[in-house]
Amino acid sequence: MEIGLTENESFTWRNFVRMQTRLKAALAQALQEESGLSYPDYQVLFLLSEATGHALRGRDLRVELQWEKSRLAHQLRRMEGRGLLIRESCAEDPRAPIVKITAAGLASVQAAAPAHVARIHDLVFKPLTDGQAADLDAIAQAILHGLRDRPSHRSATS
Amino acid sequence: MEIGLTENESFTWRNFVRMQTRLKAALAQALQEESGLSYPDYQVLFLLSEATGHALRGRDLRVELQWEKSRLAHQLRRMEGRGLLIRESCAEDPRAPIVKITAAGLASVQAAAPAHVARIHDLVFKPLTDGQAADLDAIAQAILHGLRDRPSHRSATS
DNA sequence: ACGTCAACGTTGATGTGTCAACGTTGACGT
DNA sequence: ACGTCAACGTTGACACATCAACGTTGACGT
Repeated sequence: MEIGLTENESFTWRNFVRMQTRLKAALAQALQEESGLSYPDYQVLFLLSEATGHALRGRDLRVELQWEKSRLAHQLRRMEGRGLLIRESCAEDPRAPIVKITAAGLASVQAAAPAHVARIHDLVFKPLTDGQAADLDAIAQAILHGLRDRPSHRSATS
Repeated sequence: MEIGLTENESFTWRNFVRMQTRLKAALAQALQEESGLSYPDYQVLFLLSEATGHALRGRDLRVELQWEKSRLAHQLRRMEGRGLLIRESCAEDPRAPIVKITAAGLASVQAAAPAHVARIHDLVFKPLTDGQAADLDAIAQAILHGLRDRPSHRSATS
């Protein structure tokens, strides 16, 4: 724990953090302006739109998104209020309401998706050479590997 | 705008997003547990601790952090309530109170800094080769360059 | 002096994210 | 039947972040 950062590392870290912050902000802003969806809205609606029957259990959404229970509950409550989806209690398992995308929600995500994907291309991959894209993949995997075994959120396992 | 992502790019994007999410969460959690500071707390206290006189104008903090006015105001209000800093109105410019770190705030950030920096080393640079660290720097700069001219937040220029 | 404008910062409303605490229900052992 | 337990999801409190609207004050031209 007594090792600090070299000057180069410190500089790289600064750039890295700033890049993440700006990129996230740029993507979220464009999404919001074009379609009125936040990034979390988009993630939820995208999964629902891909699902068979345009519906999923909360549990499946949590697994895909790696979100906490309460985080999903809050997000779904707000989205239901805006008419993007509905939660209908399911007869076979009363404690697991089915989350279903509405026509409005489906229209929103389908309208937003092409431009969103195009922006990822323009802002992330276009500025990089093919080699750098491969480097980025390797770097992301290496750091992820170093983070293995760390829970993404507080473990509730007593 | 009609260009999508290749299969490889899609995979890389997924890893990249997941890595950012997990890394940020890991750093924030450790900071919180060890010192009771959030990441925004740490950023503010670090800048104040480095400043001459252990004090800065709000404006200088905003430039360094690239934060919005209101974001900084809310953050400072909460931190002042916890005794980490004080805002004292300055005689020479009544509309620009001076933000000053307290002894408690200074102690907190000085206690937190070594472990925080060590974690950045362990989680980011240790899993990478020297070449990859250089790649990461180049990638971050390339993407940042592609984001130039985009305001980090809504421009208030009427 | 006076009006206008830009910059300082503040506030309230709302969305996002985390934690702790809770209620419901199905599975399982007794 | 009856506890216990784990998993489902919900709620309330609070921190974080953004936007719109607002007051204050200094600079500048008239």
